[in-house]
Amino acid sequence: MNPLFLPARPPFRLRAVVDSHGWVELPPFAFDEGTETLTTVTRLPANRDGARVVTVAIREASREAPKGAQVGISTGVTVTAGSPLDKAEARALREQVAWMVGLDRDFTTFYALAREEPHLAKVPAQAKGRILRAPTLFEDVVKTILTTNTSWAGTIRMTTNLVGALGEEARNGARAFPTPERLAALSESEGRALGLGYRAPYVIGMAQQVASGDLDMAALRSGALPTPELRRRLLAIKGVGAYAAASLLMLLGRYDFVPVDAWARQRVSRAWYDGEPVTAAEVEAAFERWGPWRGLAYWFWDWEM
DNA sequence: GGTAGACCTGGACGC
DNA sequence: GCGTCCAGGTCTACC
Repeated sequence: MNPLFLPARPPFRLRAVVDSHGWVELPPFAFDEGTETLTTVTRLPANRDGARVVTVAIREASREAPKGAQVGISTGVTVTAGSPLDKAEARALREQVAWMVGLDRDFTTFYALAREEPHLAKVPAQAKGRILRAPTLFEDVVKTILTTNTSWAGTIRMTTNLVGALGEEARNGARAFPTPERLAALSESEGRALGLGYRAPYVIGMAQQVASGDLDMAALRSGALPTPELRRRLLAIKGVGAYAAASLLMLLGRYDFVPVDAWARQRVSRAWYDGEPVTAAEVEAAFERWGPWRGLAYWFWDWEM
């Protein structure tokens, strides 16, 4: 297919999205440092030939902006799929990529505040703020559960096992993240055999809820729910506690909570509590003044200053 | 509402 | 090489 160009709300840097957290290290995501190309494998909606799984390559690009635009050059991404797409597939892919890299995200208010804080002053110029998301919220929820109570190496191992064993293959042999239906069909012992440990029933149970329609991912993603209700629904998912819910809220563009994990406690302890152990409430309190931007202020805080 | 213990795995460490 | 301990969030039972 010819590359699609998708403009982003400025400022935009693909590299800032890729570096926003560790998601890019989890398959099916990959990033080629040489060509600065982000790739993943995704499933498109079914057409008359069925649902296709394609590899997608995403690169930063600039184009002349349309006449009448406020800026002469429009920055965004080009998107290339590994197979020719029909119109509906191309439209779906555009929507998926726009979601993944947050093309329409607006950080104007946050940037204005960040410029006044030395630990965040570089954030606007670096176009930080967007956080890389998977094509589906389902994939992000599973991956988030797999970050809990384990090392990062453990998260990579579990995700790699799931994709390798259960992911649908694209034409080039690359595998997508497993569908809710595929994970829902797994037995607990099969999940444990893939290294998920005690998380296996959480992941499988959540997949069964999504596959049956009991858990509506589209509703969570829609932006229609107020943050407290969204958080309540995330916490109702078994395996999702305070940390995981805050992480998922960040991915959903709600920054009211800090994802407090051991790393966060350590940083806050060193920065403001003289190395003494701190509670989750104390970590939250450290960023209280950032109001609805607490999560982003914590996420992009320069701890080395 | 707060707290203790269990959950599972890999890595570090001592022998 | 083997055994032990510990770290990492969440759930459940209990007070």
